Amino acid sequence: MAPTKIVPMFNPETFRTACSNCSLRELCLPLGLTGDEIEQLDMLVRVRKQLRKGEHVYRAGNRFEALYAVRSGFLKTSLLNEDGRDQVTGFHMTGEIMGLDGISTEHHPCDAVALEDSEICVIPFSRLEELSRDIPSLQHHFHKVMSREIVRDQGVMMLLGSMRAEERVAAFLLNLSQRWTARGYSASEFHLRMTREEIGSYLGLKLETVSRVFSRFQEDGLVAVQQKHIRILDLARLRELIGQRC
Amino acid sequence: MAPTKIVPMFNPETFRTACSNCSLRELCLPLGLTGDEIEQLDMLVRVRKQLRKGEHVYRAGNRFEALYAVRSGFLKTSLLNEDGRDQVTGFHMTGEIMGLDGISTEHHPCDAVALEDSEICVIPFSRLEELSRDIPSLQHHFHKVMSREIVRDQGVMMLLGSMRAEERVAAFLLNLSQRWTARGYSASEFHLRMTREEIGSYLGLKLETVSRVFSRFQEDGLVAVQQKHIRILDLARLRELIGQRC
DNA sequence: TTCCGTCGTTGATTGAGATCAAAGGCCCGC
DNA sequence: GCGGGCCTTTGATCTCAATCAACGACGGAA
Repeated sequence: MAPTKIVPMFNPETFRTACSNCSLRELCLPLGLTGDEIEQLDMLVRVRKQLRKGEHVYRAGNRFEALYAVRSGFLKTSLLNEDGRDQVTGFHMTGEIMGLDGISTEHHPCDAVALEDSEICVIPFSRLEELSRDIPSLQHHFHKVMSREIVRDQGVMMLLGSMRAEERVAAFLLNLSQRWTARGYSASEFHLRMTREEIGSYLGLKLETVSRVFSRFQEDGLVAVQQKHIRILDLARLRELIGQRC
Repeated sequence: MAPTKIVPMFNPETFRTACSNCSLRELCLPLGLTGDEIEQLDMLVRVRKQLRKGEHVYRAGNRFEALYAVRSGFLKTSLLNEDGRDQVTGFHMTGEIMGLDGISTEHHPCDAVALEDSEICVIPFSRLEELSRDIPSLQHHFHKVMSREIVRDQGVMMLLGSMRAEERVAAFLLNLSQRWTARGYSASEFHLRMTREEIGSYLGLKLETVSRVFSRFQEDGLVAVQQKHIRILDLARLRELIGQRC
């Protein structure tokens, strides 16, 4: 699993990479490409970066140059508004693409920070555009990735606009569970990489409320919470919780 | 920075379905294209549809085939969730592109309805993808359009996640004002095409709350409200309202 | 190990917005 | 012009989550 280093003089955390050898093919950008096409992608996605917990991938205001695919680890993106408070806009795990929101203004509107030691692939955007002109399936898949991001954001809008605290937390846990499942991990047991405050920010709740809802869920036998460790005990009832509004 | 430009386009007698003759060039998909390239777009965007108030452009579940550019009028998109309540996800005016959220699943996740008599241009999506392979500037502009949608949604997430009722309504009014301005209309006086309930749904508030906030703004001399007719009296103070939390 | 800072939990109280309720206004079709 | 339905406003009350506050737990540094 040890990647080979290149040009350490430039950035010691930079490694060589190859989509064709990457186990995320089915999750990430290469989805649906032929072996031949993936090799072309390889030439584009050359740089991989390792990030320590707390390190930034990019900061709000940085010039947009590239997209970033999460290879391992866990990150958040957050938007800082005028009055100093920041809103977490997303949590990102293996195989997900970050930075799409920077295309429109050519500057990143938000911060992206690693919540644990992580590894990301750098995808120079103008080269991705070039390549996707030659590979229709890449082009189409990229459009789907962007569209999926829009759908995801709309789901959050719905959550924030019309759900009560318990429903929001339930939806959040189910979403994480489903994403871990898609990556071959347990659907019912995982570590939260983020603090209660970050969950709250994402869900439009205060950290105390998140904590209280966790406690209530625990009392009701829906989950077992121990700090950042979560075990979902009753997936069905959690699902009901978001289905049946009043 | 839009100087007065768009005035003649609303002449009801102009009916050419051609981007090259369309006064929305600067607002819509053709932005940044050469005359030659726009002519190629013309061949793609052939169909224009007129919609009566209340008619659907598409419905949730419909197969995704095309994007839709608003040529005139005003529309909303709304997401229906399992328990029957719908969340307005956006309001759409002249020059804006609808349907981007359908690309990912190849089905429209939401409904799109005209809130007044409207006219839309049908943009067959697979042909747009083809054409954007040949015209890099179209490709890039399209990516910007999608990205802008993501940024817009994140703005709404921030609004829903961290603003109080008055701030939300203020942000909403300022947003409309700014969008009308960009289209050459008055920044301070306009008709709301949607009901209080639709505003509330979009802002995560109940219709009564929206109404109360309008009344309070009126008392405070910020706006003059008369049913659906809005006049912004103090833009600066409205702006302050969203800047300074608490 | 101990100390300290961050993170999480829990309780008491407050407050913004939801809910319930009623009445008035506007628009559209007849 | 009239009637009915929808939209809007306003008041009274309730409720859920925010706020304020204190303490406890964990993890990293010395």
